[in-house]
Formats: sequence, structure tokens, C-alpha cells
Amino acid sequence: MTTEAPSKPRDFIREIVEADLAAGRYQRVITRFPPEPNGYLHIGHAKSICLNFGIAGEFGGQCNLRFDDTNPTKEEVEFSESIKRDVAWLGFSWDDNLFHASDYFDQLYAWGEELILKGKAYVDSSSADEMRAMRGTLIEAGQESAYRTRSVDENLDLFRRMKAGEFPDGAHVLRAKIDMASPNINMRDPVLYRIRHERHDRTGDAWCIYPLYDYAHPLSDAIEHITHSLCTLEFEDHRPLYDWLIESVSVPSRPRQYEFARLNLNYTVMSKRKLLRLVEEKHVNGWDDPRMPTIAGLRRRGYTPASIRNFCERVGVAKRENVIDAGLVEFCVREDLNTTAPRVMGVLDPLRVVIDNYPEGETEWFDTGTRKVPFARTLLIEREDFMEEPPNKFFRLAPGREVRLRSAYFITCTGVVKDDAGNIVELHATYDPATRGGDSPDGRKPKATLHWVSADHAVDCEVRLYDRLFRSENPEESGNFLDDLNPNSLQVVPRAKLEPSVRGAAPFTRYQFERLGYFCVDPDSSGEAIVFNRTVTLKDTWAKVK
RNA sequence: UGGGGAGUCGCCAAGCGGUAAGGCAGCGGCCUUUGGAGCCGCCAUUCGGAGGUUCGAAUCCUCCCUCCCCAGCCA
Repeated sequence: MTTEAPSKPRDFIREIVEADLAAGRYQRVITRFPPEPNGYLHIGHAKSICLNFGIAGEFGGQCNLRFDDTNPTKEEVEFSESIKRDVAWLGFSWDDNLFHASDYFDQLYAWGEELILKGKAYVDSSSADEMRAMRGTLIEAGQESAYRTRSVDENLDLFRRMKAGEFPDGAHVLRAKIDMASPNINMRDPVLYRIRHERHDRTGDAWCIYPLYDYAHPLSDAIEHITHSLCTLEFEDHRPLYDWLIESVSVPSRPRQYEFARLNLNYTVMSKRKLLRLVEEKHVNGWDDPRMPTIAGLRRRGYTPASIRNFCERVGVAKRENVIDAGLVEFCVREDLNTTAPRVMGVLDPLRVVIDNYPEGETEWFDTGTRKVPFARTLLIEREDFMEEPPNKFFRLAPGREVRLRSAYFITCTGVVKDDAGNIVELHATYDPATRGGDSPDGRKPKATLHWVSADHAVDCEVRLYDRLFRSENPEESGNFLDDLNPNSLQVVPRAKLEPSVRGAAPFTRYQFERLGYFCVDPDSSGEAIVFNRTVTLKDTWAKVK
């Protein structure tokens, strides 16, 4: 018997990790997920989370959660809390390894002095505008700052006084002394520290100078003994600076940066700036609006952690730009919910059906094994399940036609009642008592099985139906993405009719409403008033033949 | 047109010189008390293009084309 190797996820990063471990370059892999606490996590972050925590798990290593809190003007504790909640909800644990770049401010500062002492950094007193003007362009070298030749002593003195708060914002910066003529703009004496008289969520007023990402990140990695520092493609150009810093300062370990392509999804936006705008300008109802691609939004929509993890796995990790079809993430929830969600019946757009030969006042309770469903003389079916003049391919109810009511009886439509305007207001039907449970002793097989609900037993629920937030595949493409907002992305059914078994369902309970889709109890529910979010519809081949 | 990346099926993605995995979507069929699910089958003679090396190239070499990223005291 041959034993198949389990097909674990394969990608170029895991190959590198495996090779590094095999070669003995590192004894144990340590990765990190380094969000800046300035927004909510979205599904693109989920890819990075799955990668970093996934690798740590597979190779018996560790993954740190590190907040990149180097810019106090943009960061808030609300965001840190949401990030922790979302990572945990996705099913990953950082154990005791929760860190902050701000934990390292002392060490980072000390290395700033070390750089000065080695002649590798200097205090520049140019204005931001002057620096920009002297940076050169993509095709022209920059010019060296007049302050570049300051003495070590002067630099040290100035840097200490920057730290001491002697200067206003923008008066000086600490810059690396690398090469103003480098074709890589990141190497043209990048700024390492800036003055910001701003209170920091964690360090309070202890600091008025804050390190930049390019400086803090590699050194924080080194402090944490990160082995593989995984980031997105746009940081490829920063890797030489990452390495320069690691090599220029007395760090305790040698991390290496690798870049992969970020996740893009069609029919939505993923940039923090745009998501923030949607929230702030109230185009959606908060970061956890079920239409948002945020983890919080997906959770409220009814997505499961497993479905998001599977999605990330299917999407893969590579270096080429990609736009994933939103249909894939929908496939992943259906795949999960299909096997886990209890089935229940509910009618969104009710049409009364009176079973004329069913005894008045009688109620039967059908036991499906998971719940009991009441059947009575007056039923509600989905309006679109009836057609007075059905086209060829329409299998559902029509005058004179017999269909099965799921788990109940076969019924035959015997009459149509209309109002003065000609709208169908009620149907009449007869049932066949011999088909109790949904099977006919004579082997009759109706072409369709409909969902239904007993009118007198139904519980009224609000149901929120969602559609894609934007009309076009790439909302960023043409001008203002807000112009592309789908005006029908939220449709509310105020009084959908649900079978009574849903009564008392707790928030985040997930169901399949048979033939309609998967639905999840929204936290807006209170007591008797249940609100459902439609997570995703079922695949609908009828919609296609239509 | 400086530097850094990337181009394999509609969307992802394997492939690492030995003759194009897989998933999603799509299309047929079977089955079905959800037009759901499940099952079966089909779906790249061709890898951005052109040359070259080789018995053999998506994989190596050369030239070309296209796309993405970089000129924040953001990350």
C-alpha cells in the first residue's frame, strides 16, 4: 500500500521556509502579522493572516501579532481591539506573542544613535518641501542635503534634543546616509525619525519623535527573531533598505523579507482609505456592515471562519497581480454551510394558498428529524413559485398542476383569486392525503418541490438581502469609486414569514432557508424580533434558464 | 524613458529541460422530497511575441512587447 503524501498547501514562500530549515539557516520559523491599527481588517488581510499563522503552524514555529503603531496621528485603540477579535475569530492564536512596535521605542532610539556614531545617519534640518525638491526624480539623481556633512557630535546632540522635545514638528528629521544618486528612491537617504508632538495610545507622552515604518519594521523583526518577514509586492523596493538597516546596526537576529501579491476581489474595494470613506460618509452602516469586505462584515453576513480560510487556501500565494472572482468566496461559504447549516423554511414574498379539502382548524406537525413544522389549511408559498401561464421550462405550481410541498403533501392548484386590479391574491388547492410526508404510494413524481409555511404559525422576521456593493468589477477604475455604488445592495423584507422553529434563535445562528439561500441571525435582533441577513443565495439554475 | 517586479484556459494556480496538475466559472449527462447538494464526463497540441541552444523547451540564452510598483517627515 502506498501512502500518499498529504497535499499541503504549496507556494514559493513555503518552499523557501522549507529550504531554510533544511539548510539549517534557522532552527525554527517565526513569522509575524503586523497590522497598523488604523482600520478594520479585510479579506485581503485574511490572506496574510492565513499565510503567516499557517506557515508557523505547519512548521512548528510561531507567529507574532505585532501592531505597527509608529504613527500616533492615525491610530486608535478601537482598531487594535477589532484586529485582535478578527484574528482570533478566524481561528488563529498568537499565544503570548502580542507585541507592538512601540514596545521597542527605546531600543529603536538607541540604534538611531548607533547609526549616528557609525556615520550612517544624520539630522537633516531641511523642510519637507526642500527634501522633496532635492530627492530627484525617477530618472534623475537627488542632491545631497547641506546638513549631510554634520559632525557626529552635532548629529548626536541634535537627535537627543529632538527626543527631548526641544524642537517643533518638522524642524528636523533623522535620515540614513546612504546614496542620493541611487536609482532606488528608497535608498536616497530615507527619513528614519520624524518629530510629532502627539500623544501615543501606548506610550502616552513619553515620545515626541516617532520612527517610520522603513526603520521600525526590519528592526522590530530582528528584535522578535522573525525569520521570514512576509509582506506585499509594493515593499519589494524597500528590501534593500530593510537589509541595509539589518546590516548597519547591532541586531540580535537576521530576518529576511519576502514579498507576495496582495489579494484583490472584484466588485469591491479593499484599500483602507476607501473603506474608511464608505464608513465615515455613511454609505454603509459601519465597518461591520454585511456588505463590507471586512472580516467583521463577513462575520456579520454569516461567513464562517473555515470558509474564509478555505478561500485563502484556494486563492494561493504567488507574485503575480490577481483579481479573484467574488464567486469563489461565495462558493466557499456555500461549501461549508451546505454541510453545517440546519434547514428551515421561510417565505420572503408570500402568496396565500387555501387547501380546500383540508379540515378547517386542524394542525399537523411534521417531524423532519431536526424540528417540527406545522401544516394547516392556509399556507403561504413564494409568489414566484406560481405562474398562471407557465412557460415550458417552469416546473412549479400552475393552474391544474400538482407539486410537492416539502416534507408535507402533494397539492394541486384548483383556483386563482384576483383583486380588481387583476393581481393574484390567493390560490386554492386540494391536497392528496395519501402523499403525507411527501411520497405518493403510486409512485407519482411531481416536477417540483416547494417550500411553504403555515400562515397561522409563521413568525414574522425582518430579512436583509444583500447584493454586491458596487456595480462594476473594478470600482476604482473610472473616476470616483463612490459613483459606482450599487443603489440596490441592500433590500429589506420587513415581514418575511418563517417557520416557528426559528423562534429564539441567537445572533449569528446560521440556517439554510430551503431553496432560498443561507441566512444568519443579525445582532440587531431583539427578543421576538429576529433579523436575518442573507449570507448568500443557493445556486440557481432556474435563474439561468429564465 | 532610472530602479524593482510580473506575464501558463474567462478568474486563480501548479510546473524547477523529458513532452501542460488542480480549483472556481462554463458546458453536457446521471441522480435527487431543495431547479440545492452529490456523482460522471467535457473544457490550453499550447504556455506574451520572435529568434536561438538541445534528441527534447512553459522551463536555458537573446531581443522585443504588455502590465504593476516606487519621487509621504503613510504603512
